[in-house]
Amino acid sequence: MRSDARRNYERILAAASAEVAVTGADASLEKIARDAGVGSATLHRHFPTRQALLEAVFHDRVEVLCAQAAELSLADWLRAVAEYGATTRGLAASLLAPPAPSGCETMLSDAGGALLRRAQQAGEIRADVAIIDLLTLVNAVSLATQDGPEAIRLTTLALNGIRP
Amino acid sequence: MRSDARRNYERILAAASAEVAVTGADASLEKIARDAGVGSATLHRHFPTRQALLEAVFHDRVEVLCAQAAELSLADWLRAVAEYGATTRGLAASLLAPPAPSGCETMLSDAGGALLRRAQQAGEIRADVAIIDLLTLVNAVSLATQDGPEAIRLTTLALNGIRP
DNA sequence: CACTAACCGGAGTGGCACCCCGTTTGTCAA
DNA sequence: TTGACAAACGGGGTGCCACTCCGGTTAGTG
Repeated sequence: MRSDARRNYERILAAASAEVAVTGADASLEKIARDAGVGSATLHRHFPTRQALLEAVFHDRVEVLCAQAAELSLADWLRAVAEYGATTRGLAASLLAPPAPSGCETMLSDAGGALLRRAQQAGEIRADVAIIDLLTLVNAVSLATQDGPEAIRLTTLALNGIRP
Repeated sequence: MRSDARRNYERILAAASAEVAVTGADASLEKIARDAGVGSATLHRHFPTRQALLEAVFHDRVEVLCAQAAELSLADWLRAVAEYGATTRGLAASLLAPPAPSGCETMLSDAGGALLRRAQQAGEIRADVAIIDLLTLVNAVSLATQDGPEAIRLTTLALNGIRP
């Protein structure tokens, strides 16, 4: 990778982070390119799809989230995912959109999968749920409660059920 | 309302129903107008916002759903809502987007609210949930599982909780 | 039948995603 | 240091979109 290419890549990523934080997952790619000081063609060359750009934007933070799986209970970790998803514009939407074969979704599945397996072996969690079910549920809640303080409450509700 | 205005209104609604069923909540309004044989200005005059058009498209079906609240248990009714939301392109997205003051959301709240109150008085449901929580949850699941067969399973999971 | 308010729709504006291709630039070997 | 070439760039083009303006048309009324 040539030095100017790497420089532009970083600039685009920085501009995208800022813009996505304000506008969400459907931010204008043109504006991101403009803010980054590159032509729109350059943006499209580095990130062939909008999804690819979003994955890059969220990658680091998702990694942190995955690392926390080692220190939290399953329920607490899911709540952490919900909170981050709800407060980070565009993340939930980008996670739900496509089953990207090797992206943030996979990282979360791996981290949460281990956590879930342990909890199931300890008999704390029913055996008929998969990690993908829980992540889908949590992301759905994050998406629905975007910017609201309800994400954690609703996640907890979904994990506990509606019976007394 | 003049007769030609009413006629165009109906045509637009029909075209919109067809298009939204295929494309989803972000269908092209231009194409809808074209299919309906009217100018785009006419569409915008009758439906000032995209949301207004979607509300009109889904209104009848949501009414049916509300009527079913009289014959079903709360859980079954929520599953019906989930199923309809997941199989009807664009509905879940349009219900979650804005807290429209007097639209489909309100109809569902009213119908479900009565159902919930009864269930809570019977002690079947915890007292600290509101109907809006449950609808948000169900719509979130519908949105996340768009076109998938998982909507009902995940809804049931969320209602029952994750413990054995 | 004439008149007017309601209604219509084509054309215009500004924005967007995405791509083509002539031009520039980094790199490396001579 | 210099030359050559692949790699990367970006302006400009295309086609689509939402939304609005305004001159022309039509339905209904007396």
